Amino acid sequence: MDASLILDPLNDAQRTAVSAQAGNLLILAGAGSGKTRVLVHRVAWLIQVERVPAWGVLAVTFTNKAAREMRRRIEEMLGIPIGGMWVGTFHGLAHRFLRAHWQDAGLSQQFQILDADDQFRLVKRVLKAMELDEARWPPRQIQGFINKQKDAGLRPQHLDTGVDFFTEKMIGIYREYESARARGGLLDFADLLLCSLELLRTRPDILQHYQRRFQHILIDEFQDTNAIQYAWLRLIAGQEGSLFAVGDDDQSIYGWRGARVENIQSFQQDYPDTQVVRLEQNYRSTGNILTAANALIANNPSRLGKNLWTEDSDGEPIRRYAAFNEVDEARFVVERIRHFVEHEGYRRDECAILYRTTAQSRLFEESLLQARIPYRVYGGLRFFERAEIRDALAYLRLVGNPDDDGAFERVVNTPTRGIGERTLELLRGRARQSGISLWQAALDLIEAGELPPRAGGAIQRFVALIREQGRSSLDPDLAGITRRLIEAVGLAEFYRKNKDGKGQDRIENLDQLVDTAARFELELEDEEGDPLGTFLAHAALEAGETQGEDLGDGVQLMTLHSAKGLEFPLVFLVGLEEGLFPHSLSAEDPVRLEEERRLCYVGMTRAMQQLFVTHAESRRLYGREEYPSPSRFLSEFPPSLIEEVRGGGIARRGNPATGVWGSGSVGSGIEGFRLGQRVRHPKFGEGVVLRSEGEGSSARIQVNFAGVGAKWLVLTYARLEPVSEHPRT
DNA sequence: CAAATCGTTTTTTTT
DNA sequence: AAACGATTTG
Repeated sequence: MDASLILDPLNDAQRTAVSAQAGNLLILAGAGSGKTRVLVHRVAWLIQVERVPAWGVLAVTFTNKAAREMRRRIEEMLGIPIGGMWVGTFHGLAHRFLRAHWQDAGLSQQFQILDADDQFRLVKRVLKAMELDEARWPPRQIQGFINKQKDAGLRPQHLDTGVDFFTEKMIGIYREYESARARGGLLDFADLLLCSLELLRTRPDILQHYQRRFQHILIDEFQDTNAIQYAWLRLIAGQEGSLFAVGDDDQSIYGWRGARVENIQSFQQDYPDTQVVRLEQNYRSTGNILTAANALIANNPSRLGKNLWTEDSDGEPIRRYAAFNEVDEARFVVERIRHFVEHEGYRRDECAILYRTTAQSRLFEESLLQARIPYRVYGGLRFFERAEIRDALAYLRLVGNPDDDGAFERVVNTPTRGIGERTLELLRGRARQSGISLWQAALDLIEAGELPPRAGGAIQRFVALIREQGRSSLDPDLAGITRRLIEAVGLAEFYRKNKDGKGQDRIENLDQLVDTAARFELELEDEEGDPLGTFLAHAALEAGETQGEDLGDGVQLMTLHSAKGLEFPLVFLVGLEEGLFPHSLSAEDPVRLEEERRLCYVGMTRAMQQLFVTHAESRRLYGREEYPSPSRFLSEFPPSLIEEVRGGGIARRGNPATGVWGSGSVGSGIEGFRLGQRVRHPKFGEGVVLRSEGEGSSARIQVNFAGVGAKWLVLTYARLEPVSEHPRT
């Protein structure tokens, strides 16, 4: 076929990678160096030039978004549907694999997936059953422990119990969790991968089939793979298959959930014949942005080393704004965005606000709302994670599999139908002692007449209700089932009456669930298997977009993590403060600190034309007023590339202490100090004016001094001098 | 048994 | 500050 069409748009390094002969390749691809493009072109090359059949290609990504994007671009390039090619996320593909081999893997045919929240609840139930105190055995921590083991490929029986009492107990809980999970016919996220791996390990025949089939395996974001994922890849590749791994150690930001950057080094050791290609030319950002990002990341000792460069001009300096508090920060950002949109011809969706933690989005949303600028928030609560949706899904799960205890507990009494804690305790007791599900326990107890009449009646009605729905669940009309279920079970009624102001929203979401089911049905048409189960798996694996795309042109708000892989002409990187970014939970540990720095690097390299970085001198955090110092990352940028911005419209700043919009200068007749202004005190050194109160001789101002913290000073006594601006270290 | 209140805890990122 | 859980009240 036409090789030139595939190779011409590429630079030398990209071309080398795309047209390499079969064999193992490691592409170290810097931010904005055309990583996805290389992957897509490689696939096209394999198919059109090397004549590899589509079903011989396996392409794995990490997120659903990336998978969709890759599939779309491959299809666009090839001009035909993707056919038998496997393109998807690790979890998605593993799920597909297990559905096909459920028998071999010893799973129930309608096994369901436990998402993070389900898993958390299950851990809690296990703890309760074991009569352990949650204060002493925090469920979050247990969940973390379990996932860590699983991500490393370790089942309870692989663990050494003899270490200490604590570990022994943890392993005990892990064991209980596993049996409860298996009893319910459930797999958690890690199980999807682990079970696939175990199946491939124990069944050479199956392994061989896949090894023969997938001669070419491409991996995106290789630095994010964990131990099992890497093992899985190696296994499928076997001796014959070619691995094409694309990654960037500087963008490894998922260490906390088991990702192992070391896999990049391991790869080179495990496959000594590996050809390494570096993509260092950046097509995204200006010179200044790249220089700053390079300088920042150079502070990480453990990296493979790489320097991005561009043919682009230096561009604008990086602009840094020191807000005096978080409200001012939001105001500044929104003001700038408005300016760019109104006067410089930017579209709103070309502007992105990136932050470290989800909670930070709220202030920006409020500011945008006030300014009547449309926006779109990514992350946060996703569609399938909403309470009402989870309720409805739990019903669906229960209908498909009454032994699903998690679903049972969630909905037996939602909406309330007179089944309270006491009754549930009876059920749990029976379930525990007979080793059966809550559903079975309910049936037993009814049969034995061992329930108090009132509770017994309620349980009986509940059982009948679920059975009733179960009867209709065989037909493939997903949307119909869902709609009927929501009505029959009383959820619709429940939320309609529910008067917390969100009832209407919830009803709308439930309606939307029906729509989603209908659309899913259409996509499903050609596939076999039970539609309900597939739908539920879909809900767990793809929690769905946070907001519909229908909002069109809006400012984009997201966490740094979800910004990976995206780019924006205008980027506002906000909240660059010690404690927030780097986050206080990571600041102590050098390894995690490096990851925070990479996160910052990721954020910076999202910017194409202009980058703004902001921090606040004071911030309300966890209900307290904090006075964080500027992030150490700020001082790692080359000072010559930074331009300090004095907030436009200082005169209109609100005084957060009084809520009054004032002139912003303090004390009448006294040399005015602006909020946010830098001042020097003979004893405390340099600081920043945070707020003021009072007038004349009683006027006080609060100043945040580096090292000393925030102090209230009486203006007439404190010998404060204004300091001319210069960037702090 | 359900609803309301009170006190407590928890604050990162997500397939 | 908000969300959660335990406790008390109806």
